[in-house]
Amino acid sequence: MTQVRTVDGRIAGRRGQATRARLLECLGELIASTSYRDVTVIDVARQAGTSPATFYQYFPDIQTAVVELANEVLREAAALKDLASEQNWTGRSGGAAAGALVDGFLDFWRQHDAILRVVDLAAAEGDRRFSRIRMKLFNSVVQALTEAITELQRSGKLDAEVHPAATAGALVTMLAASAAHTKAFDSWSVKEGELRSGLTRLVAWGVTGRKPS
Amino acid sequence: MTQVRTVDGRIAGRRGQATRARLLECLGELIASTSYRDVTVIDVARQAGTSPATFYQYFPDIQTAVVELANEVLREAAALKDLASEQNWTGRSGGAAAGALVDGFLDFWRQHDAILRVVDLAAAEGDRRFSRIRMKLFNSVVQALTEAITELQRSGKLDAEVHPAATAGALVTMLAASAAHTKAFDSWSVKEGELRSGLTRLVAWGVTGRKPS
DNA sequence: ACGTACTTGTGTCATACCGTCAGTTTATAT
DNA sequence: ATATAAACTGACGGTATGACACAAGTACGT
Repeated sequence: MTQVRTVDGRIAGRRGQATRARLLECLGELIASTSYRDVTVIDVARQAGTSPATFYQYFPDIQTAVVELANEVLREAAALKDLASEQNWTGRSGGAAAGALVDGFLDFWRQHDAILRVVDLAAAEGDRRFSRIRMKLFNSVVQALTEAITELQRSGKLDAEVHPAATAGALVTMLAASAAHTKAFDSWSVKEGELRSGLTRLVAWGVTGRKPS
Repeated sequence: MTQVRTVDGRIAGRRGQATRARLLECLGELIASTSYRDVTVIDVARQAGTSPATFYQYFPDIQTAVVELANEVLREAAALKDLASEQNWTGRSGGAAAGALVDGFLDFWRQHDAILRVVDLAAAEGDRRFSRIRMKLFNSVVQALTEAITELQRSGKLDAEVHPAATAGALVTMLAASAAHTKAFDSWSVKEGELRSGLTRLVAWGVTGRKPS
């Protein structure tokens, strides 16, 4: 962890770090409760009980502060990796592994939906910083799934023509987008549990190429 | 089609409709070329060679104008329906149907990515108008796939425990999100063609429960 | 305890955008 | 040609933005 600095290069002390953290926290709350488009520096400062100038002491603009928030989320996402790597995807335990991955993803997304939404948008708009974060966010899981698929191919249990990374990426993308739009599933009268088991089935088959038991 | 009206309730004539259309067109260009957050009424007006006041004559705010744009996209999306309904999903033609659906989806998304991005965000943030549009956008395809799955179940070719709408919704969500984030696949070194065939395989199996030929 | 050096927070200002109005220009009907 | 309605514009008050100088607070050595 590099040292926390103010915009003009000074090293922030204990109090400064507390203010900075409070600003980030309030920014997170605002993003969650209002439209991303409407979040302004003044709002954040007010919410944190301070002034705009104080905000600009720690962040050059809102975007940068959001990047910071996203990086925090990224750090927490490390836990997702364990759900995908070192798992046994064949047989009965394969279904369990897929189920755990799906649950983990949905829960993680629900927990951080506001920030992840913004990351998604900014990444799609081409902002490099956010693309990087989104990529890293998925990377561990995608890589774990890719390896699992490659391994199954090596042992002859799966067609060689399946492209491991494409399949893994598509599955992870599906999980993320489904988590972000659970409301849409509501409108199709799909209940939470049905969505989870549907996703689980698709993930299990996508990885193994075989009907899950 | 109801008559085009100004904000203060008057019916717009030929010239007015042209200006309105030009404003919408410029809004579309701006959303495509700059960050959604930064698109302002003044920018749109300037781009269209008119004044902000003129914009407010036809739209109460930017959101409403974006809704209008999204509705245009929705109208064009009718073509997607044909790619999913009345298809034969079994056997060799099933793979072709899935491939056509994937291609259609990716192309459609690429063509309208900027607006669809905004629709996605606003829908995720809970804006009813955009949720509705997004839902309708997917609805025809989701329903077609749901029916296909249900039909396969009725004829005993697919496990009864598969939830048709959940599966169809997840697949369509996967297609949309994959299309919106093709750059992410770049970073995983997945080429366009590999993505298409990977998605095709997942869609074909998701619908039929059988390995595509 | 006190003064000094440094960090943190505030008040203020120029600028830019928003949304509205009164009023001018352009089209249409008689 | 004239009346009437539609379309557009310039300008304005109000407000958020972002930058800066300076005041208030804090830690630390003596």
